[in-house]
This record gives sequence, C-alpha cells and structure tokens, in this order.
Amino acid sequence: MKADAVRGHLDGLLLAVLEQGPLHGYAIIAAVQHRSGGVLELRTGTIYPALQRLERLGLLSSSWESSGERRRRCYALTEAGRHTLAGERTAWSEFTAAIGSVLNPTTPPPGLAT
Amino acid sequence: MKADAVRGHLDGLLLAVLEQGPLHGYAIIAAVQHRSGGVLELRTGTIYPALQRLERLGLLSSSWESSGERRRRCYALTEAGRHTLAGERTAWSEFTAAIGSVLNPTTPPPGLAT
DNA sequence: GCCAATATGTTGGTCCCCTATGCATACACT
DNA sequence: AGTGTATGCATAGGGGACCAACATATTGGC
Repeated sequence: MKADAVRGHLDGLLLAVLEQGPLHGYAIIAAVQHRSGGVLELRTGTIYPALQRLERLGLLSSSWESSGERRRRCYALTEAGRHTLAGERTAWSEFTAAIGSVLNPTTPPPGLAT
Repeated sequence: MKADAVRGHLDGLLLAVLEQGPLHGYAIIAAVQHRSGGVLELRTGTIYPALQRLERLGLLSSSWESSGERRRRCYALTEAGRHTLAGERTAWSEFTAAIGSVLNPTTPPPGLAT
C-alpha cells in the first residue's frame, strides 16, 4: 500500500474507529492498523491535525484523561460526527462504484464468444 | 461526488479506458464519464498533463491523427501500460478492502446478542 | 544512566488535481 | 461575413491533504 493511499478518506476512517467508543490518538493509529489487517499505518503528523480539525468542525469532542496514567487526549464521536460518518459511508460506496465501473467495466471487451 | 475524488486513481482510470483501443483526450473524458454512469467528469487540465506523464513513463504511446479530420493526439496502451493496469486493478481491490474493513468492520460493535 | 515504548504535537515539503485561461478548427445559423 | 457552439489540445497558477522529520515528555526494563 502506497504511503499516500488514504488521501481523501481519512476523516471517514477516524470517525469509524471512534464509533465503538472514545479513543486517544495513539490508540486510533493502532485501531486503524488492526482493522485494516496491518495495511494502513497512519502517522502522527497525519492524524493529530486531522483530529483537531474534526473537533473544530464539531464532529468530535475531546477530553484529557490523566487519572493514574499518562496524559491522554481522548476523542469521542458527537451526534454530528455520527451523522457525518453515515454520509461518509454512503460517499464511499458511491466512490468505489464509480471508480470500479471504469476500472472493471461490466461490459466486457469484445472478442469472447460474441 | 466531490471534485477531487479521483486523486490517486487517475492513472488507473486512463489506462482502463484505453484497454479496448486507442482514444484521444476528448474521447477519454467522454469514456470515463460514460462508464462511470455520468459521475466522473474529468477536466482537460487534469488529463492532458496526466497523459503526457504516462507517455513519459512508457505506459502509453501517442500519435497524431490528422487525415481528413481535425488533428487529434491518439493515445494507445503499451505492453508496459497493460502490465501496469493489471497492477492498478490489484492495488484498487487491496485499497478498497483496507478502507472498507475500517469503515464497515465485519466485527460488529458489541451489544447485539452477545 | 540508557534505551525502548508510549504519547502528543509542529514544521516543511511535495504531490496531485482543479480552476481558469488561451488558442485553433469545424460547422450551423443568420 | 459574422457569430455562436462544439470539438480539441495545452499551460499556468493555486490549494488542499498527507507525509517525513523533528521536538518533547513520561514510564519501565536492564
């Protein structure tokens, strides 16, 4: 998987892994990597600005968790985030359908048993 | 479909529509639009530089078609292009599998009958 | 004391596509 | 003859998004 692959789909990934409960940045990286079968390895320089942006947009809310442990900024999905996630899923299926139908057309090239 | 959607997948689209025969730039735009069900509308400022780049890479070869008509630069897949196209298709399926498994995990969220 | 793992963040750079623009030819309509 | 529309190729400039690299701090093992 080329390094740049998630371009344009990062927001959906972040929202999706937070659907099942709040996580902090480092754990989000691990969650995405795990759920993608080890394929997607996000960088800190990628997700921290993205998380801040999503919080600015009101799709996430954050809080510091410091009790007994190392300080962690935990992000949780807001209602708006849940709604946006649903939209991202729809957009994803439309996107894959569009690209897929060009890349692998259902109309086969001529020449196989007419 | 957001304007920027094809980012990172343009090469595959161009190679794919040229698989069934040579086309010129304007026809490539029409072919992509048609095969995507009208969803993907590439711009000339997008594809002409891309076609030149793919030719530089040896994946396409071009020739001017001027006989009796308006001048057209027709692009055709080379053997290397055909090979790259196969790779793009593999990469595409890996890509969709990776993003899809994060966006729509097969492991459902806990709380539905065990 | 040192190093690895955990954890959050910023900075600079690059790539890639889009918007906007320009130019040229063919054809229909008036 | 002039105008408008469709066809056709091409470049310039801009911006967004992600990455690589770096900076900092704590925890725990050796």
